Amino acid sequence: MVTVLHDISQEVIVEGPSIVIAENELAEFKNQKIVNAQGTARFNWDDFKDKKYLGSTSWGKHLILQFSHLNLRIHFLMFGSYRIDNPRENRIPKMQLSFKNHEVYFYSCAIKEITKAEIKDYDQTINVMSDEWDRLKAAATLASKPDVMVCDILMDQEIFAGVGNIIKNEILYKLKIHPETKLQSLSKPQVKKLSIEAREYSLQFFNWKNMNVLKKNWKIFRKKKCPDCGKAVTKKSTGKLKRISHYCGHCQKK
DNA sequence: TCCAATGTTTCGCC
DNA sequence: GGGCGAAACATTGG
Repeated sequence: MVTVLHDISQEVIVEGPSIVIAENELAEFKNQKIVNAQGTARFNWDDFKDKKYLGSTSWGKHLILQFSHLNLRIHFLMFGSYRIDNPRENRIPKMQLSFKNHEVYFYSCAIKEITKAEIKDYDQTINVMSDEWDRLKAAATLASKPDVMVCDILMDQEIFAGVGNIIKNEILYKLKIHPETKLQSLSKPQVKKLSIEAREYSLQFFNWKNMNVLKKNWKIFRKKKCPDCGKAVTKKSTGKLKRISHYCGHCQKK
């Protein structure tokens, strides 16, 4: 009997927690043989035939697939998605992996071959989804960047790998910090909270997504009104990165 | 119909 | 070389 797996890709997929979910879903196929591989990404798909899928790891927004003959790094960028046994209509996948009883499809993502050394070089202490996450190291890095705005620092993948724009906005709202606040203006407890929430909120995001209740738990991202004071939410391009911040100008102070 | 946006890389210019 | 902006990629909802 063919098992129909929970198709998690219906919702937001690109931030770190979703990558871990993808990693978990793909664990199902660990050590299985690739019956066939194809796609629009430029690889020699014939080489995949009869090779083994050895398993996955992840780092931030990177999903790493290991095969017996090579390793692939998948980045879903803004609009990437994947499906298991349920292909999107009228879409040609960047990569399709056929196992004995299942098909896995990857859409609109960047796929790159990486070496074993590169996999080993991923620094998991800066990955908010990793058990090796080092919040003290993050806090120390924050202390060394007084002129950087919090909206930019949270998106920095060299400090908070896996945090994306949704998580950024939700954390800043939760901590009642204005996105354009410079780090030097934050109190020590605020810096500490920021480094704690980067992981804690990401884990919460992971759990909500796993339970299919993610979007309804967003409090500020794409919201019209502040849940606390009822005032209109501000939507503004912020920081050097010029990414949109959603925030309450009344509740979140610089 | 148009446009912004969950992200990153690459290229050209100063 | 650094910093910056634009472009490219590609999908979807408002």
